[in-house]
Amino acid sequence: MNLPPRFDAEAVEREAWERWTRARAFESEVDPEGAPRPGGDPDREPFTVVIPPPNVTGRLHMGHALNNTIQDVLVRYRRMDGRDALWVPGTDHAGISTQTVVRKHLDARGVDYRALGREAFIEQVWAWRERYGGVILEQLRKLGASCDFRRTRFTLDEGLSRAVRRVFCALHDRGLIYRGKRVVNWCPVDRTALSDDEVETAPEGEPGHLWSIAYPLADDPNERLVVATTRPETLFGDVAVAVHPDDERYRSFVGRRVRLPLTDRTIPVIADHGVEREFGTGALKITPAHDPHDFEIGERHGLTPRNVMNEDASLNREVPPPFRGLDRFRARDEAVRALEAEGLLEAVTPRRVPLGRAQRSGAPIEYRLSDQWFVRMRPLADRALEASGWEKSGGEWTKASEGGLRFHPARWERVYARWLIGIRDWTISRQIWWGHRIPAWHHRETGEVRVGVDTPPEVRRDPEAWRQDEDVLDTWFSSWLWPMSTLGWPEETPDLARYYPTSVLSTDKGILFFWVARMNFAGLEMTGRLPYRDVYIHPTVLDERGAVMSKSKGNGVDPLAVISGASLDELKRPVEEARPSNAAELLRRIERAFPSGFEGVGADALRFTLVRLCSEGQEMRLSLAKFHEIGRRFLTKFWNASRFVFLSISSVDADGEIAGPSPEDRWIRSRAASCTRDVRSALDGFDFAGVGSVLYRFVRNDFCDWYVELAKARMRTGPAAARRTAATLGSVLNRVLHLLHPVAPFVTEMLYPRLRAAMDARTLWEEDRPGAEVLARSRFPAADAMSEPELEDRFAALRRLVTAVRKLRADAGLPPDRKLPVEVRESPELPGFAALVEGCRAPVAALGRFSRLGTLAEAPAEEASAGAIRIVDPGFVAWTRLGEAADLSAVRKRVGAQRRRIAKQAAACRRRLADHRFVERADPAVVAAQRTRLASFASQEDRLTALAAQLEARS
RNA sequence: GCGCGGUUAGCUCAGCGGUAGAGCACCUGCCUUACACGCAGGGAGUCACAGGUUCGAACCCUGUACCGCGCACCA
Repeated sequence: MNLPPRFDAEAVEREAWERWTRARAFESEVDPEGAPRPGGDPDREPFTVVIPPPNVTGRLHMGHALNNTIQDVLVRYRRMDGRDALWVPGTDHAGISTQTVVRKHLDARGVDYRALGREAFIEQVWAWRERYGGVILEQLRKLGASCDFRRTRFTLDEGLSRAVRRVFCALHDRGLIYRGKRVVNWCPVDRTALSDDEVETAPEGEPGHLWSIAYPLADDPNERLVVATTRPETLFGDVAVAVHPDDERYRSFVGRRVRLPLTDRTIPVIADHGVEREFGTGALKITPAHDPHDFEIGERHGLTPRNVMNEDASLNREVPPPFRGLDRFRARDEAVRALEAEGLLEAVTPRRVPLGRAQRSGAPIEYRLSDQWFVRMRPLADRALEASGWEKSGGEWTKASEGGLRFHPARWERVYARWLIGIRDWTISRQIWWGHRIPAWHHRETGEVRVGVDTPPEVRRDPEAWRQDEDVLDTWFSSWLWPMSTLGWPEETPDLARYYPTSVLSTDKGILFFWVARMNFAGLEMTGRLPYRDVYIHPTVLDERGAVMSKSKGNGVDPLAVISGASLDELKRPVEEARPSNAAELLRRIERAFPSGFEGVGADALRFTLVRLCSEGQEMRLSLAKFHEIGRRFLTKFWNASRFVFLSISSVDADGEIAGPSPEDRWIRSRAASCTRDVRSALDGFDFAGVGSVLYRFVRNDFCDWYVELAKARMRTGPAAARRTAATLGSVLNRVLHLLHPVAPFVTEMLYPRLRAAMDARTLWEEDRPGAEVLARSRFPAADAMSEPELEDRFAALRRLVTAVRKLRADAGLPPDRKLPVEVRESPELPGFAALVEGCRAPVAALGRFSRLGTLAEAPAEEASAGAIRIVDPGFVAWTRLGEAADLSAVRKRVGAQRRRIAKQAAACRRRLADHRFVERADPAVVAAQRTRLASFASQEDRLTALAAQLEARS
């Protein structure tokens, strides 16, 4: 039953999945139909997580890897901790981006999707989904995601589509969805409206100009009103010029008309408070169809908007012939040229202008007046704020009570609340084809509108008279139902009854508003409950230089390459495809760092690395190298330690006597108990980096460096002691397998049955033999009371003793294998230390290479005589003899440094204790602690002084 | 403009009122029968800056600088 010397991640992963699949390990206790699974326990409290559904055409990137690792850690932990864990997987139809992908694919084949027509195009998209739609879910499996794959959902599934229609109608009936002609953000590339959240504006603006254009007065061409604009091409849509009512400069113009340049129209000059006197010339051209602010002013003055653009932002037939059909930027140039020719261009000022761009296409947004559907957000947001314990008084929202939603880290709540407080209506209609078609029908004659989950009766009676709305809904209009709809809502399914509301939502801060806030709205509005209790916001993954990873920069680290490895060419591919400006440099770096490619580290190492780096900051810097440094190193170490445990177990007698626990057995068990407690509290507190570091320290610094090393010697001290040692090794490894499993599920699952069998074969189990067939469903260790802090303190001192002797040997220039005699006497501060030393004398002597290890009640008589060197420590004094060959100069130097350090600390203590203000005001416990420290420093000082003198004397 | 993070060892970060820490990198010595993807040891920091609160500040408060993120935005 010995393990191969090398850890083969791929084989381990394959085996673990076989075991999980056979055991149906990730199926919830209760089936979707409501019946308990075989051997299932419906009394377990549910723990539900819904996956943030990735884009159906997407592939796994590092952000997914991180987020899904975190969810898996949580789900596996709770599943092992006695909860009925259900993790629901699925994908999102991602309207615009999926449509774009397929459209480009058709373009490449020379097919115009519009010519294809709506139905044929949608068929193409479905076909695409059939081919590529499962990729990301398969990739999640590679990660180890313990989803209940039976419940995999897609936002366009029939049930989920029905949920969308149901919500649309419900909100419409409640007056929370309305249709209206509004100025919306328009993407001329995708030819659709977008919500405010889908528009990005560079904080510093983008390079542009401010043009000052003269509008001659209609009644007196010699008088001119000069307006300022950054978008001259929109002047064709002008319906007025507005000035501030109190602006003395323009008072005489109000009520008159100006001639609109380049056209034969005249437009009125109006007065409106919405004009900023200081900006530009103080006269504002009003283009209601192409600017939201102008639209408001136009409404106030009863002006009729003029739409002058086509869907692709070229100028339409409303403009004079020379400009018709021109793209907006061409039109801008042409308009400026024409204005200049007419002598109407007063000034051009280069200027950074705020420019919105469509998040997906990157194209500059155009404002466009159009009929759209909106969700009235204010009532929904108010309700969500109240559900979080916020209260409104005097127009101000303040946090008043706990509320039903907890953010981790907590600071995100305020960001969330701020957005809710300033919320605006949500544009939900999209002029694309791929998505949920709006369940509204318009009467061809009367313009009446009917909505319905199913086709309304009137429409069925007279289908010719009605047409269904052409638009589809924003993708988020289905995603916001995800926690409900995946569980069957609006049907009263057993799943919905049992698993909703869900427990935790883990996601990226980037979709806090898009998704999290809206899910809360939908949950509260439709079920009266928040869809989850905890929201965890994970850090954003950055590259090693702190830039956000993105396809277009080619700086992403591919999780699958991390798991399975990649050749040099494969590593270079993303950069070559993205062709960023620093491509050459990036390629050089890759070549330098991984000349022969990257060796895969396996999913466990990937996960461990991500967990280890997942701290409360909002960023996580990553590079390929980190996965070697952190994950692979640790997992290799763990693998080898496991090998040692298996070797040890198989080397002992199958039965026979077993010795009682030695001090180091009790110590490592105590440490294991402390580690268990710490891992649990870190997991409970969403402190993933903490989970990683607690496990790392225990496995490496306690188990490998000390217990295993001591065990080596102890294995040779007779069959009964060997059996005891093997039993402890196996038992502690078993504990580690459990604690580590949520983070590194594959290797732990693979080792689990082997350890059980090995221990069984040698009859070494005690009360902790695990019964479950798979580790994934075994019991997570309890934070039991086995920890012995005083023993841990004494053991820490023992470690310092061994280290001190090693240092001394190195300082003195003695060979590492030179054995030294050591005598030790405990200090009053650390009672029981001598007993501990005696209790594990042989293995400690072997570990530290001591020729003997004695304990003394008093200082040795010969201490004053030549040859003995003291080791000074707060917990003990020890002596050794270095022999003739020793070079004492380095020893002297170190003793000098130690003296200075102790003296400094002692002085600080004395200063503090001499200050009556400290003694009077500080916590008495702190004062007492200072006194104790001072006593310890003082005695160490004395001993070090004596030692220094003694070393001097010997030179 | 408003808000939120960050600034601690060469690098990546932890620590968040009472002895400045880890990993990597670096230096020295070791192929010691789990592991050289290793072991043992070592050096390395005015905790961004300036004030304040406190007996005591890396930690709390105020301000400044720089980096990052978000929201809003005057045509």
